[in-house]
Amino acid sequence: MFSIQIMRMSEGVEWALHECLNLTWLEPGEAVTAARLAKFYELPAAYLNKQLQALARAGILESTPGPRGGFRLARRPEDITVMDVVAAIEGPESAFRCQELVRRGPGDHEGVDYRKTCSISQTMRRAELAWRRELAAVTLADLKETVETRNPTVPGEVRRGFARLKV
Amino acid sequence: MFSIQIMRMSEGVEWALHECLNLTWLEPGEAVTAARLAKFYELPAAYLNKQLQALARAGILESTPGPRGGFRLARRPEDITVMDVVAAIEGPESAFRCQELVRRGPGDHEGVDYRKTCSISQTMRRAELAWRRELAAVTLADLKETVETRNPTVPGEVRRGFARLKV
DNA sequence: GGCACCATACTCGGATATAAACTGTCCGAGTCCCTAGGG
DNA sequence: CCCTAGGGACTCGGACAGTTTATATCCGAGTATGGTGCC
Repeated sequence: MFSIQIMRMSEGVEWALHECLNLTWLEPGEAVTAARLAKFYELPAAYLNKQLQALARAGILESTPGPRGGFRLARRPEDITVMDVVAAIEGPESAFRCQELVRRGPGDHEGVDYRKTCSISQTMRRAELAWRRELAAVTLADLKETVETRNPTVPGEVRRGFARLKV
Repeated sequence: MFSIQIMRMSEGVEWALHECLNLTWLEPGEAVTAARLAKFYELPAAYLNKQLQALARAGILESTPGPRGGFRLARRPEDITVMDVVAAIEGPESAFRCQELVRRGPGDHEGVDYRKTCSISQTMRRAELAWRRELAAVTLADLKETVETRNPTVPGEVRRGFARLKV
């Protein structure tokens, strides 16, 4: 009743970030199937698979079909930013898309691109740029190091967790 | 096919911002009906009314029923930030809502609030804070002044536009 | 014993249903204005 | 001529459908593997 509508980010973003972070703790070349990744957090496997495919198309993950196949990081953790992952899932477009409302109002609008000149559009774009900059400043390697510092047992738990899971 | 899903802001936000900005150019105490505000940009009147009500609930607009009624700004333009308007339409919650995925993974999670401690959640929250800070730094008065400087004829056009419209 | 071939089981990949949210619309409650009647 | 009461019209406000988007699922195409038969 009070909040008419809420802008929200797909929950798939959180899934993707956690799974990518988990993949940083595997041995180089080792792959994990979508089924195991899903089981790790009790997520719906088929739907998580969809997100993983989006990450693969974006060049963040590599996929191998067949037995002993699965997903692994396509680049070093230092070269994958949080922004990369978010953009892969949420799409490259910005949250605010100027409809050029001003053009539909009175006055002369000959050859003016209000997506660039409209001061409201500029404000929204500047804010979104600040958001992107923050996310682009953090890499998977940063997250990895932070977690390892706070709780050194996590890497081992994750590796053993994947190995132990029965699919 | 390529972009699975896109985080997008409601178009109502753009409507609300433009209409609020237009209201800054009215004489103090003067009110404009939802029908006229809609006609100004050729928007669906009943749906715009919905957004205006949200702005009224948030204390940004004041509404007067009956003849000669309508909407007007409830505060001075200097005291209304772009963030206020966005929050009124999109809701006060953040776009990224931590589901505490980690809690569903292996390990001990006794009495830990991962919405605060999870490094991924922290990163997303920090980015969203930067976004909010940018939007909170711009007021309707700032937008008003920018537009008037670039195009001094706009205020008069808006006033005359509202007066001329036949509903 | 070594090698090549084949059947098999396992994996990803995209096409397909279901649920939720946004968008759009309608009609009723409340309020102000204008008019008409009376003092 | 002024005041007052009533009717009417106009406005917002919240409740009600239609359409797009996100969520969840299933089955088929492709590949490495392991076994088997042949040389």
